[in-house]
Amino acid sequence: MNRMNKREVARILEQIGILLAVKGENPFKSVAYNRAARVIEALDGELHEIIGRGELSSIKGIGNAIGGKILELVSTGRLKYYEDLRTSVPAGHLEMMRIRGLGPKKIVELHKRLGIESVDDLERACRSNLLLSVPGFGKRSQEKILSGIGHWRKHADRRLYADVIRQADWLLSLLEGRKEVISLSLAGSLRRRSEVVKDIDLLASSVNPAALSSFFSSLGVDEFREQGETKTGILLDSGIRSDLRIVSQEQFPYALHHFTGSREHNTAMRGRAKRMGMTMNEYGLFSEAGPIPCSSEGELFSALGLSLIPPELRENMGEIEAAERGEIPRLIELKDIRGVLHLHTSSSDGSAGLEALARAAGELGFEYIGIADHSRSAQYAGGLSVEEVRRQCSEIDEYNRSHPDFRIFKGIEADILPDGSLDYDDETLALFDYVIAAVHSYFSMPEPEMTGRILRALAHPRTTILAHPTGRLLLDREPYSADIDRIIDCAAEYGKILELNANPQRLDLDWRYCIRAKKKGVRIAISPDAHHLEDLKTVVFGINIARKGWIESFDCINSLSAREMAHFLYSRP
DNA sequence: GCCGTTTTCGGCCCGACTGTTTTCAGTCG
Repeated sequence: MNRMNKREVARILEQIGILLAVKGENPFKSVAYNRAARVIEALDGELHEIIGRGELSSIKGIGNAIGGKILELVSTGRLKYYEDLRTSVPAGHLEMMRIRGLGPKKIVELHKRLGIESVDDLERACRSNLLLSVPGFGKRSQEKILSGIGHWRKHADRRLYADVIRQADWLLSLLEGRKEVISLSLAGSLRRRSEVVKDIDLLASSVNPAALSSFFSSLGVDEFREQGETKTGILLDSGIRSDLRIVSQEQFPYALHHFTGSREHNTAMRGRAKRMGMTMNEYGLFSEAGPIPCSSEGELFSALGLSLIPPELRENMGEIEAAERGEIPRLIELKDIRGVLHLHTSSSDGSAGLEALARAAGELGFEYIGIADHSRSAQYAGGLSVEEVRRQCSEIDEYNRSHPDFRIFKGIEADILPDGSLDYDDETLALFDYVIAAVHSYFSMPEPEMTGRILRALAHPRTTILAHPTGRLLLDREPYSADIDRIIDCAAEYGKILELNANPQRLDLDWRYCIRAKKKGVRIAISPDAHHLEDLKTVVFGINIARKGWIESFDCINSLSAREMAHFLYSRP
């Protein structure tokens, strides 16, 4: 049976949420569907098993109505309510929602008055000055919508963390030098280290907000400039938006927490404050007796009976409950990393040789590296023949003999063939200290086959690590359809390692799955998947995601010393 | 549509900014 999985169910619930918003329904109803989508996606275990145990309606955020729809989806693969909803809303209205400044109300009004059903309709109407005849719209809003369409066409509204953080650091460096700045911080999803972000949120306290705001405003291009008393928004040349909030020094800790988010985390925190007889907003925490002074985020959490929650964890994924119990993990840090295992050399598709990689890794403070070039069936990437494998192994042995202070481990990134076998025979695989198994072909296999394929490779006695477990490319390619929970379970059963590929476009294993892997006792390997010397530094992006995934140093094999790593690898079958 | 330490009905975070208005609605985060 083609059983619908959590991700598919979540996506439909999310779509329903957007459709309801476009229809102008009760906004809380729309929010309820979005929330339910999040809850389902983050669920531990198989959806059909949870249903089987009759536990669906006991999940917080799933009531009778949504629960019934999930049942219909899982048992029939379809949902009449959703299909009806889709036909009742012009397809173009969903697209129009992504244009800045346009929301459900305006879209409905434009549809009613001018029959606008798509972005193209809207653009034509603006160019013919038709919007001026609609109440509530004027010349200025027509211009803004046109710019918004242009911007939407030119830039995706989401970007990779790695691309945006550079620009954020540049902005911060410019602001830091201003004498009117007292405190300054990154906020928003960048501060939470999200893998994909929309804009750059900055927060400052200042002795002269007006001067600071003007300076910041001058850094953007002319259109899209917004300048109020506490908030200034600009559009950078690169098409990235940045908002600077300016508050007083006393307000800074509250504002920092507020603008760091996430929205879900903030909502839960406000709910908690309310239950404790307090209210909170970006300017303070208040009891009936008056404002509660806090000079740092730590004191703010403390006033709510919580230990400090690192920004990375603020996703309302159990961090508030953990902080209440004093059980916030000591998250992994870059300095915990003693070595990395997934590097390519010029023998396959990398650009550097053994010596250069080892030297660069040593300069970053690593004690060891592991070479894992592509295997023979990866011909597009210069995969190594058995002969080349033997030659490389000798080279590495030779290197290790002459460099007692640094260690290179012998590995391979072995392709998982469509039937789940690895593409060297056991004798060849036995030459390596470890094997990273990877899917690089036949991405579009149906889920049962793909899951079986990966499980078989994972169960292979020679497999040590599963590379980039979902195969996603952020903003580009969807994960291949495979049952990640079964893969995590299988890794737990056989004591296998899941890779957290640190390439900024992969960041795979996703942090949400890191949380689940950790719960099952599965360890992860943060790997730069380096093809060039500079790629070694991408480890920091992997650390970010590991931290978001609640990973501590002992959950990550890269915290092993060279000696411990040798022991770990050699004690395997 | 969901939920319950004031609750089974009536809230659901709440403040800033913009544009079109003459006191506010819509959007955003």
